[in-house]
Amino acid sequence: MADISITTASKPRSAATPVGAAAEAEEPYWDFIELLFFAYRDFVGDPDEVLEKLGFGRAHHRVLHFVNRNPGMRVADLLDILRITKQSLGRVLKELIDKGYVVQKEGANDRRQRLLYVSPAGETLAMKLAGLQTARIGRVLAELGPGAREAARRFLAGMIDAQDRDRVLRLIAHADRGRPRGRDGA
Amino acid sequence: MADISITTASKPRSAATPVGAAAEAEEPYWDFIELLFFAYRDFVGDPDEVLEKLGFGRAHHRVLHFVNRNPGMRVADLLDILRITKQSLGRVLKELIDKGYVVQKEGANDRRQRLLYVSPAGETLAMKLAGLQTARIGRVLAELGPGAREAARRFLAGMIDAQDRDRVLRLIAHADRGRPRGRDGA
DNA sequence: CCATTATGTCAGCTATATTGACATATTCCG
DNA sequence: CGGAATATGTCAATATAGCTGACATAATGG
Repeated sequence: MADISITTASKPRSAATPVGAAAEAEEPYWDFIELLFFAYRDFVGDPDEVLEKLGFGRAHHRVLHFVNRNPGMRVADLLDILRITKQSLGRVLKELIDKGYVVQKEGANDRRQRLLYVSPAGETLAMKLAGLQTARIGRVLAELGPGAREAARRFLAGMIDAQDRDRVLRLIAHADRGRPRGRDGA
Repeated sequence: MADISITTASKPRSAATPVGAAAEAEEPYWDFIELLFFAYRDFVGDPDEVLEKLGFGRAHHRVLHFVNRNPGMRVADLLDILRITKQSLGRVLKELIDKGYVVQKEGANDRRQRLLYVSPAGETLAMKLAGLQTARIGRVLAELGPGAREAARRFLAGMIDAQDRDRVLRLIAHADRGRPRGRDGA
C-alpha cells in the first residue's frame, strides 16, 4: 500500500537559490544525504530485530558492541565514545549486567574503576549482531569488486569530524591488537 | 578528560569462535561497523545544532527534508518513507506547520489528500541543513579525488535492503526532475 | 586530611516512537 | 443511492532513550 514512488508536481525551483549564512554555494548532494539515511537505516535494522526479542534496543547494542571490542574498558571511556550522560548509560548498562551479557571487574590498580567485559553470552550476542551487519557489508563489497573496500573506508573515515578523526581511527584499529586479521588486512 | 584511547587488556580471543545460527563464517567487519557509526553520528550532528535552536529535532529534519525534496507528496508517502506511524508523524508535522515551515494543500483530484509543501521559510531551512551536510560530503569527496563519488554512492546504495533498493533509488533520482544538475551528473 | 576522581543513583523532564480506538471527509464501486 | 474503502487526524496510554541537577560512596593522591 502507498508505494514510495511519488507522482506529483515537483515544481522547478530556482537553480541558484541563495542559501543563507552557513550554507555552501554548491548544489546540495541530495543523493548522498538520502543514501546515507537509507543505508544507515537498513544497516542498523537487522540487529534491531534480534535485539527486540531480548528486550534490548539500539542503546544496548552500542554498549555491548564497544565493550566486546574493548574488553576491560572503563565506564568513562564508554561515555566518551557514546557521547551520552552516565545516567543514560547507567540504565542501559544495568540491564545488560542484570541479564548477564556484561560483567564488571574491579580495576587491579585503581579499585575505583569498574572495568567492563562481555560475558560468554554477551560475546555470542555481540558476534551474532556483528555477523548480521558483516553479512550485509560483505555482500556489498563482494558485488563491487576489489577497490571497493578501501574506497568505502576512506569515504566513511573522511565523514568523521576532522577534530577527533585520529582518535576514532586509533580506537577502531586499537582492538585488533593480537587478533587474527582474516581478510585483506590494511 | 578521559580520552577515547583505551589502554587495556584486549585478551586475544579465539579466532574461529563459532557464531551461532544466523551469523556468518567470516570475521566481522569491525572497521566498517564502527566507521558507519561514527560517520553517521557526525553527519547528522551538524544539522542537530541548528535544529535545536529552533526547537526541532531530527524527526523534524527528516520530514522537512523529504517534503522539500518531494513537493506535493502525500502524508501516506511520508509514512512509507520514514517507516513511522501516523501518530508519530502527526506531532512532528503539526509543529512544522504551526511554525510555518510546511504547508498543506487539498489535493486537486482527491480532496481527501493533504498534499505537503515547504513554505519559503521551510525551503530556506531545508537548504541550510542540506548545505551543512553537503559541505561535509563535498570536503571528503574533494580530498579523495575523482572516482570517490561513484564508489561511495555504489557502496551506500548496496547497503540498502535489496528488496526495496530500486524503489528507494527511484525516489532519490525522482525529485531531480526539472532541476538543474550542477555537478558530474549521473 | 582533603581535594579529586570514578562510579552510581534518585528524581524529574523531553523527544520520539509505539498500539489501539475512534472520528471525519471523501472517493469508489456495485 | 448507499455502503466499503481510503486519507487523514486525534485521543489516550505506554515505552525507549536521551537530558539536567543533585547527591552519595569509595578510592586515589598530594
